[in-house]
Amino acid sequence: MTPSPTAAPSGPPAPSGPPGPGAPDKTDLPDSELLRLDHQVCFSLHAASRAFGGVYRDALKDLGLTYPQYLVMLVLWEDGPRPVKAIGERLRLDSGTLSPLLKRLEAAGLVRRERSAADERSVTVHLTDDGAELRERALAVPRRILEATGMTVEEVLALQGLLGRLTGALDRAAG
Amino acid sequence: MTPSPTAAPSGPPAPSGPPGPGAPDKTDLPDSELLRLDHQVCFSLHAASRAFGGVYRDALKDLGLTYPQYLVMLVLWEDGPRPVKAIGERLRLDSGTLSPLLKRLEAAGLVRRERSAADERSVTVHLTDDGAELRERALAVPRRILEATGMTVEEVLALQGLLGRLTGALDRAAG
DNA sequence: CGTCATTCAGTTGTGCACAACTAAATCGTG
DNA sequence: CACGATTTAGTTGTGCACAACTGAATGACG
Repeated sequence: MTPSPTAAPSGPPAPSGPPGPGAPDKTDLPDSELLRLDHQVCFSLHAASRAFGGVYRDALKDLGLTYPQYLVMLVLWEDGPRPVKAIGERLRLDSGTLSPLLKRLEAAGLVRRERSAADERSVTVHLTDDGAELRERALAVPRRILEATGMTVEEVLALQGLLGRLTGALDRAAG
Repeated sequence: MTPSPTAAPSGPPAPSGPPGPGAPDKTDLPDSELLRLDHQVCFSLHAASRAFGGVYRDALKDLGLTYPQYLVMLVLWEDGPRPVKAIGERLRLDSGTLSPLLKRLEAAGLVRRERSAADERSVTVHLTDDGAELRERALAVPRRILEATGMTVEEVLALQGLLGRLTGALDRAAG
């Protein structure tokens, strides 16, 4: 497939140590090495995310859902009717993404949107009967995903923890 | 910002052991538990990918590059002139994504596209002088990213390995 | 040589991500 | 009560991901 999937040359970068002092952390790699590493890492994450997307796409095709639509349905199945704002906070999505997505879910007959009487700015998203029933069919999806990862539940949980820490750090760094 | 950034409840899912025998692997969790777990995991990956995207967006703003454009430039900086097909294989991107992206890089004066004389179907992507010079400024990016992750180089390498295994398994499962 | 399958880049259409903005409703404070 | 700031959904515009398709060039085979 790929000409050099994990082309991590075992040869260490620059034999001549740069003027860095005796720092225990290896953050004093030469910039060019870091650039190469960056290539590997951001490619890895990008590729993993897209590979996951592909597997979900297959698994969700029967349900007629996309991956982000599935995320929204998971929130509604677990939490019940929620305002758009709450769904956005849960999934880190803003109205620019959610508004058209919810419109498509509504057009598919899975959800209903209602202006709140108490606060006319807010729109509460409800499941329709069809939307609620879809959960039964969705129950088969996670096992397919788990099998596709080739990981155990424990490994998945460990990965999830790692990703959680990472996301927290990145969010903190990016404001 | 977010109300539940790393909502990873330390309590394992089902304290009450389901009727599973002494299986070491926990793939016999009830479906509803797997659905909840799936919520956590796919959300985690999605969120991590987008958080990374945000940090790269900041770091690359100065260079006038998006994250996928940066990936393409990394390939060209490392490998030199490459046909579109080779770039796509390296990054797992098809022509539907690459063609407009490369057009934008060309409009920005960073690359040049030339029909191959030997095979008129193929288009070889070259760096312009500006594109080659941009590498100097890009050298500062990876360190910013590494700092944002709050991880050591070793941890990043471990994560990369984990993601690589995962992507391999997912690609195998999805064909 | 002629035909057909394959390869390669590009185009079209749908959907998501995100920035920047709009518009309406609500709230706080004077 | 009046007025300005904030909150909430929605819209617009740019860019990426991917499926499905087009069209030209190439290669294989009879």
